[in-house]
Amino acid sequence: MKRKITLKQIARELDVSISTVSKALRNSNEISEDTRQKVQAFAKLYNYRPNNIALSLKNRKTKTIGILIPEIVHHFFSLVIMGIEQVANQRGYNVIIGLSNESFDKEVINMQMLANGSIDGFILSISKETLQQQDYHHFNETINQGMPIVMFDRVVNEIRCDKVIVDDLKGSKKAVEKLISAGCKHIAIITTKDYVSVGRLRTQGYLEALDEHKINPKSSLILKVDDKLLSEDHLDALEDEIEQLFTSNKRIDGVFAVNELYAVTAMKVAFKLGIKIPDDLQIISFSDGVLSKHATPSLTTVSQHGQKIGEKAADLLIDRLESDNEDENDFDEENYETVVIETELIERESTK
Amino acid sequence: MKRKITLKQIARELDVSISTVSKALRNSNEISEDTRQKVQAFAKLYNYRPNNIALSLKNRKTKTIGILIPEIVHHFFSLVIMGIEQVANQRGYNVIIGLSNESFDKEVINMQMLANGSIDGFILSISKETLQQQDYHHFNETINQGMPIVMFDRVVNEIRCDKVIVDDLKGSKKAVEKLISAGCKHIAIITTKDYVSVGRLRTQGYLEALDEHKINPKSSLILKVDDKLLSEDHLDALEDEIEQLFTSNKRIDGVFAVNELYAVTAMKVAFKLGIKIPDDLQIISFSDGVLSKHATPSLTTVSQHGQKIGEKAADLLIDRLESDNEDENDFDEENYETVVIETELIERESTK
DNA sequence: TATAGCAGCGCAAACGTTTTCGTGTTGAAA
DNA sequence: TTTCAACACGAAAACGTTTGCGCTGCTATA
Repeated sequence: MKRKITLKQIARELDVSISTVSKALRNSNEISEDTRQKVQAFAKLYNYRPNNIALSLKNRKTKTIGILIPEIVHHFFSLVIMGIEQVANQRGYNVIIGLSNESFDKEVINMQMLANGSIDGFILSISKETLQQQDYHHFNETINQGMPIVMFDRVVNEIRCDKVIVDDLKGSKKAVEKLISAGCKHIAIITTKDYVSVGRLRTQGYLEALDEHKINPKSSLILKVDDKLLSEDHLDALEDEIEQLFTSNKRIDGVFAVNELYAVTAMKVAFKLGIKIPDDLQIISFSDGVLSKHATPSLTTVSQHGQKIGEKAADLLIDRLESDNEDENDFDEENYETVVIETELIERESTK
Repeated sequence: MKRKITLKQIARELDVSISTVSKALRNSNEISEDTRQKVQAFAKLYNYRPNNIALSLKNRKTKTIGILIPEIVHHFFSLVIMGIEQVANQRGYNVIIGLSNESFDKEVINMQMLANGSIDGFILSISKETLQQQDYHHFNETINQGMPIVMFDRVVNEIRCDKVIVDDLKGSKKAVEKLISAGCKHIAIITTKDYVSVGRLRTQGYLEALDEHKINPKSSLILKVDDKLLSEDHLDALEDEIEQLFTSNKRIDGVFAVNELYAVTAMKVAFKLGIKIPDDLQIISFSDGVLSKHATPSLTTVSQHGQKIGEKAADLLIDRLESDNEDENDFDEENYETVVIETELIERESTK
């Protein structure tokens, strides 16, 4: 139960000053070869490691990145974390995680907890509640205190920070175009209500793709599911809505779902109704996750490259952190970047 | 771009000493009502918050928990994190995350990085490589430095720390018994090679269940898949092995898979072979994840209650952290706990 | 021999807190 | 008028580092 050893203790044991020990360990040439070796040997013996907290206090930087996301039990977000962690670790940073659970209050509390010295900067994705309330004061306050933020996926333009996003519109377009080129004539979309920004953008991509191929959108083919049905407890209601969509539009031969859950549920309903995939009906989903890959038949999806998003976000943040150090003078430029990570269509068995 | 305000700045502005400001903010009655209000008003105006790092240094505790897990893109582990985070937050702690990627070296490095003052204690699950090498010195060193550890799921008994585990054996038994009572006579198991401890335990549960029902285990019904096939890239090989199992043992009417991936792959193969689930073949999987719930048909599973595991682990760790403070004298007792979280059989469509 | 130069080391400040222990002022009691 | 407590506040140490600068001896040069 011996505490970690400190410079002070080494100094006392070796009967030198604290500064001598510190310099000896850092190989300063102010210190004689003799003392240096003695100190280093002793330090190694007792497995000395500098205390991170003390270093953080002295350097006014923690070498720690705060991640703030709506939920963690989610394939996409965990991929992003993995990407962040990888880059961060490699560049000498740790990551500390806060979950908002899609709640505005928890998001604010979490930011305040972390912004008081615990971290050097944030990487975050905005909670749904915050998006609905459109109250972004906590982001602005944090930025005004000199703490950089990088937002990903769910972003708002008015915040002055770097952003990493997915081209929802283009990705959706790609998906729908794939359905069209695979011969689908009556393509339905299963999407969310419009206040969810990614849902809106993906719907827009669907519409644009149809438009560019001179296909008239039919409102009966657009199913806007209430967001609440995403919570796993309302699967039955979701199934019912989709079943109704299918039975009242018998000619549907293609479905674009804005997320995996909608897609596999649609497959389930199709299976129940005896609709063959991909022969009678082709399906593409946004978000490439574990469900798509292992569904039967496996799902063609639009991959968002979550890990790449995380890596890019971490690089952006750390770049800014480390450049801020060198010269504080580029703050008038305020050249914030918005990086778009290209989506990729991954073709599997649910399309022809 | 104004820095965060400090006690010193408030003191200077208000022309009082730093200690006065500190006391005023903490409502010390050493300070006159007058000054107190003045200071508090000023602090509120400038949105003063004490610097966490300085507090950590002073108090020699960070109010931060380190989580060290093999991977994060994994339903079970993210559930555990969620549980930890919830309890931690509620009890005033933050969580910092390290990923070992199943690598011994990364595990060691990560521990060293975090153990140097950044955190008060660890919650971890051991990487596969570490389990294979059976080299646990880094855990022991950390514990010897006075930093408590709580292990979950993948644990080793010889380490002196609290543990939270799942009763793999009993859970597996429950699953196989369910198959037996549902009328299965020829039950196969798809499991891992024995060096993976949970695989071994689950296999053992399978054997015990058979034994207790006077069923002779047949080695041809025990498929021990090489662990490498779990990586998503070797799905084909996995499918082949399972297909061979099915075709060379036509009488199989029940399958117990030790993880979701094996289970859904088995379902996929069954579907291909025209085997009806659950009529011709019933399947139960260990680990209740997102795949099981949304597969068609949905899978009956043994749930490990990952979130509960996380919650319990966090409570154990924080309890120890906060009791260590009060009296340092219970270290001779060394009463480490091993909590078993009961599994639960979740019945869905893959069984009768 | 006097002095400059240099090697080798220690002092002290700083990062931002909290807290113990003074210290000076006031008012009232003796 | 003296004494003493209560009150209000400040000084300083401590947590563990790093680092600029000053100080001490010694050696080498003039």
